[in-house]
Amino acid sequence: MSLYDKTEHLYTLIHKINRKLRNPKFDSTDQHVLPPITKVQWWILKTVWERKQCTAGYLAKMIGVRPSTMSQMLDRLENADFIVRFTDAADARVRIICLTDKGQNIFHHSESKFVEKLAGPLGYLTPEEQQFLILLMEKLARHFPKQNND
Amino acid sequence: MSLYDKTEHLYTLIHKINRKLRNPKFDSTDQHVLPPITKVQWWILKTVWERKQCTAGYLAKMIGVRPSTMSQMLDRLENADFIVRFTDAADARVRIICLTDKGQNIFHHSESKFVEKLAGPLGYLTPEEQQFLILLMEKLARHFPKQNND
DNA sequence: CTATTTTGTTTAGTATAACTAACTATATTT
DNA sequence: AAATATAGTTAGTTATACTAAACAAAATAG
Repeated sequence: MSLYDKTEHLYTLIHKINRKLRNPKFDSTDQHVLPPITKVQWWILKTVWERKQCTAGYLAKMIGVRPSTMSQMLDRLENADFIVRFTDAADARVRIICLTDKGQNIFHHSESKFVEKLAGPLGYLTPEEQQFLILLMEKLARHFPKQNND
Repeated sequence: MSLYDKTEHLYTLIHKINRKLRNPKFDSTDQHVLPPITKVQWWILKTVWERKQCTAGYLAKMIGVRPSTMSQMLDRLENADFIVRFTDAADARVRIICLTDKGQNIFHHSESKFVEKLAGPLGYLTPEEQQFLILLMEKLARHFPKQNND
């Protein structure tokens, strides 16, 4: 199998696995009582949660979208009462994003919901295989041209 | 590191790598002359190409979307002259999808464009690591609850 | 053999995610 | 003080998803 074929095969595998991990919002087999958030929304909440607070621009860089996209994503999250925005005292251009109580709540509840989808299949690998898979994926991720400083 | 933490970490890695492989259409660093198609569109063309022809319903199952979603995706691809739809002679409800010459062309040209994004980073792994990564990803993919028969 | 149900696809309406381009407001530099 | 750069927002567009409702054709049931 040529390198190109290998690459294509792996590309296919990543694509397929990722689709299996997709938004529960768009997943009819998943009927939950919790207000549904999408994977990217969860990602934003996670990013804010990890730093307690951060700017809109930082979020855009971390998530890998344009500031305009982030602005509208934040509109939706603010509308849903998951985050609050306020102006930085030091620089009035900058908007500081924080989680509300509701936002923290939904984040923690959704987290398991998202990660669980992967937990089952991963359980079929031996601990050694799991460890090695993570190692290889880390190595792979490291070598992508980085646009966001992570 | 607990199993949950491992799972979450892997989830993060898959998420990030997948975002790096995203639609060139939404990627400002990628300026191409070729008419841009999205990853999912490429996936649809690929699926049709592999069987020469198939039904709309089959495509929906393979891609993992509702028939209504597929119908609209096919509208766009048909509008762009990448596919043609015609009615099955044996069962007038069924729509057969085929690639046009233009569709085959764009598929082949886009394929490398998509796969290339992965080729670079994958090149940093040794051939053994590449092989093992594919093996582990295959094993992982196998154990997802299958909704589409692939 | 008509009447009902199931199947395959489409249409309509909605929401999210992503983009570019143009704009506003504040900071920084010249 | 004027010009430029930075941080975010707004407006407009496209693609991807969904549900619900419709439609036509095929399959089944009484």
